[in-house]
Amino acid sequence: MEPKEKIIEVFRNNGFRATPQRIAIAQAVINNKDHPTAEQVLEIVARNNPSISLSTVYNTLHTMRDVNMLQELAFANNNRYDSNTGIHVNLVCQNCGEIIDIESENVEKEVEAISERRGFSITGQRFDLYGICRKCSINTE
Amino acid sequence: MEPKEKIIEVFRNNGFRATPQRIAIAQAVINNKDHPTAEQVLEIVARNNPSISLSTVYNTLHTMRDVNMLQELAFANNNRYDSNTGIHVNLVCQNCGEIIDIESENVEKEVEAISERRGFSITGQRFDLYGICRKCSINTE
DNA sequence: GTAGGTGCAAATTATTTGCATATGT
DNA sequence: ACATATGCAAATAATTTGCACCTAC
Repeated sequence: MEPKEKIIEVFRNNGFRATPQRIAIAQAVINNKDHPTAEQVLEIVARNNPSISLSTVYNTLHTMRDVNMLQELAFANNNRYDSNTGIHVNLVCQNCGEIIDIESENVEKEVEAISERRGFSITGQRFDLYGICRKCSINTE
Repeated sequence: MEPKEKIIEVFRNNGFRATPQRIAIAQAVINNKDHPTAEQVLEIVARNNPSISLSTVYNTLHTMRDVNMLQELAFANNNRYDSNTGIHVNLVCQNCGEIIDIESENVEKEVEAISERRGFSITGQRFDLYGICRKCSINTE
């Protein structure tokens, strides 16, 4: 669980008001490792805050993206939001839909090397592997 | 330039007719390293084939994706199509919009290692680095 | 008190779909 | 010949926008 106080601080430090809606949305995304869609974030938040609107969810997710509190991952049908903003690999299972985050030092090193070699200054990244996860390939056997 | 005959062969080998529209669309994407959108593919193709429709462009791009002739890259506003289906890194410049493909043996090796370690059988991948390319950072100085 | 935020409804836009016509094999 | 593909127009759905009201600071 991400402390509420920390979230409030980040919004304020970036010049944004810490409204109850923003706090609830931020907590929902940060404490959810499932890379939810905007609609799913609304569902989660609506449990305790039924009057919240999808507009506000989008507004807040975009604000959070802009201040690097999360990463927006465009997929064919919708966007998903990932509070892991560091360099990592997403294993996207095409059977069960699950997305697992993997840390990889080797990828980090190589990203750095590419950046230097190409004079490319990095502001963000996205590494996806698509396929079938172990669980699903066992269940399919 | 990709030989027309090769393209015809790939369509036929996969059980699809080699129509003039498909051939034109395939040539347009394969000979264009700019990761074009469907609309841009239509523009290119329409020069010599003005009656072609956007539906056919989408149909063909999806067919090509399904037989692994290209990769569909979802972005926030639209999809882009990349005829490089191997493991590679896209350098996406957020200033000029250019996308440059980078080959990296280290990334390939690490992908293989992750796959084995996690029992994840890979069907596709997408590695993006977002930032400012060398050209743009020089021009901005 | 007031700039900034929220929530509703309407607008936008990329992509998909249905179907009559045309064509590759 | 006939299954398959094309091209048009209409439908879909995620996201964005405009705006009157509200609220964090």
